[in-house]
Amino acid sequence: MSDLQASLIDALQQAVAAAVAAALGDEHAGTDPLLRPSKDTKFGDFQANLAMSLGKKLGKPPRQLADMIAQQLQPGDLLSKVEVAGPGFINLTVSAQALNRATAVMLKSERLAVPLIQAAGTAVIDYGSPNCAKEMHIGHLRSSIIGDAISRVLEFRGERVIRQNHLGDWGTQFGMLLELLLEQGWSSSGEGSSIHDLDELYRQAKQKFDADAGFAERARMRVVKLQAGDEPSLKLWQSLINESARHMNEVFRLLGVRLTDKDIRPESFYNSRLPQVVEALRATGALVESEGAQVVFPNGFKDREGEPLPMIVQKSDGGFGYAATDLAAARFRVGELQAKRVIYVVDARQSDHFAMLFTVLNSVGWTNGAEFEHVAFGTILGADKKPFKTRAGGTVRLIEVLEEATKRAATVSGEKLEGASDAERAELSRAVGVSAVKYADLSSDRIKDYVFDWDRMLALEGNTAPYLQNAYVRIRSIFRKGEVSMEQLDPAMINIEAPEERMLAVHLSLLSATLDQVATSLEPHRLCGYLYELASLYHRFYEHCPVLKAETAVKQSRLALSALTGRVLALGLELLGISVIERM
RNA sequence: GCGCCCGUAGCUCAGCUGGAUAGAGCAGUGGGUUUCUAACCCACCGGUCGAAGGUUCGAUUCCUUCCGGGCGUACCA
Repeated sequence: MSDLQASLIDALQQAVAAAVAAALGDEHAGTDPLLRPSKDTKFGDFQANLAMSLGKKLGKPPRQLADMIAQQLQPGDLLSKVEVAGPGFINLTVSAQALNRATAVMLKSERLAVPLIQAAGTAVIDYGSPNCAKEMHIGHLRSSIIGDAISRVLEFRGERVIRQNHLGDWGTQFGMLLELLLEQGWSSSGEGSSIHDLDELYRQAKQKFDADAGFAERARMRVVKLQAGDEPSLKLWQSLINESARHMNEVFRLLGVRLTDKDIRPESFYNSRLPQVVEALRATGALVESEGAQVVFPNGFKDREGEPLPMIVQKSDGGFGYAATDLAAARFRVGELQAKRVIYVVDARQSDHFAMLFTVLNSVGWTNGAEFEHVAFGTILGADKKPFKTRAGGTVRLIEVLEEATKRAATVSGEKLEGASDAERAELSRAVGVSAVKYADLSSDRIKDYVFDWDRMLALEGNTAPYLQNAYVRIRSIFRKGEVSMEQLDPAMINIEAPEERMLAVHLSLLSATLDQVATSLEPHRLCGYLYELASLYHRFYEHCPVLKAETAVKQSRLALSALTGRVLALGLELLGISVIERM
């Protein structure tokens, strides 16, 4: 008999495996049953599609194999109906008692029956990672929230997650900025200048860098000085970093992104390791000199002329490029941090860079058995389908976006919140507005570009944050009205009868499998899709199945189902970094 | 030129790693509230899945070629 703690899907997997073993022999028991939720209720709740693939392997008609397996899956405790259809689909209808049981197990479980993965390893996730001395802008949104969602999901499943904010506090841009500031007579007493000022200074520096070759040269030399530990350069640099970090923390707090000071492992951290990395790389024989620079030629990369494309480790002026830093960071992560999985949440435009980096790491044997993954994402576009800019053509400040979101959310909500204080209303507007922005980003396939569109984000229908939040709010409202606590429900009372209850319960059982998918694909939008479907099924249930007005036994069952739905919604939103709210 | 990514309903997007009749929202049409939040639900309308081949019992999904768009392509990150 199957473990009572096992999820519904596990129980079905085991049942099919046992049936396969009985029908075809133990050697086939391990075959993936290819269990899928059915698209249409007329095909039952789930379907096992293994007969077709097995048919090919064994050289037998799939339909016949399906019949043989189905023979062993007679209706009983777990299944109420088993049918073979089409080329060899085995359609499974779960029995009422099994569905009740599975739902009760979830309700009883603190983790909603999501198992902790065995042999959990360490995952290092590199995300957020803004450049210092620049105000955070729309370009920093995606890495921050996608990385955060992935971190939360992996963490919940029991992986050890080490967040790394690979802060861009080192490099050419600092040469420009420091050189300009020092020329203007700044010193470390330039403290107190806001991030806004720095942004403006950065613009000036960049302009001068592009226009004035002498300045550009001095800026490059300034980088070399900084990297060599020149005192005045370092002091001024530190004051810039402090202001940047203060600003960054503020934005992350507003965004609900869980990156704090302890996660900062800036590029400068690796500075002292760079010479060693170059030496170690030289020792492997991979490092060669080309046009005055120290480079590696990874296999399979070509430049415009069809010549081998190098990864530049040390520039011809002696400075280190970001490839050197990335190599050092990779070694640190698999070495000292003991990562089994190293995940980079970075814009898709850097795909080539990461492909080269991973190729080099593999070819010189530096991966230490870890898996390296680039979680690439597309660009946020404006209405003109060009990268999102202000009307004046400037970068869109992240703070500005969050403020606008809050303002817009305030105008669509409000009148239902009797008795709410202004502070509560403000907080709610922020929760709804910011969530809408985040969810719009997380809910579409990350590799694609998308157009930033307020109306779509704050829409109350469709796959949006407010729609999901509303489903939760409706559930909370029932419990408030009914004066019942979501925690004090008897799982034994669950008795699923109505079709709307059934569909809801079946979908609830897919939570664990959904999180598996997110963890392997590193695609948060799959969780969004699951939650949207869940919210939609709950709304349907809500329309057709009165809860508080039902007679006692039915009421208890529906309360339990509502509570479970509420908890799954809350968990899902939490894992996405979306605010869960009680009223709206 | 080469490499990577994208192309699904008028619009915005899903499609569970190859499964049954390709699904949602918006827009359009028509319904639903003395009932737990109508920020909701129900119905209708809407598709040669960019094109053509191929592999397969089965292709939106995998392979090839082409078309269209985006990005990248040696000292910025």
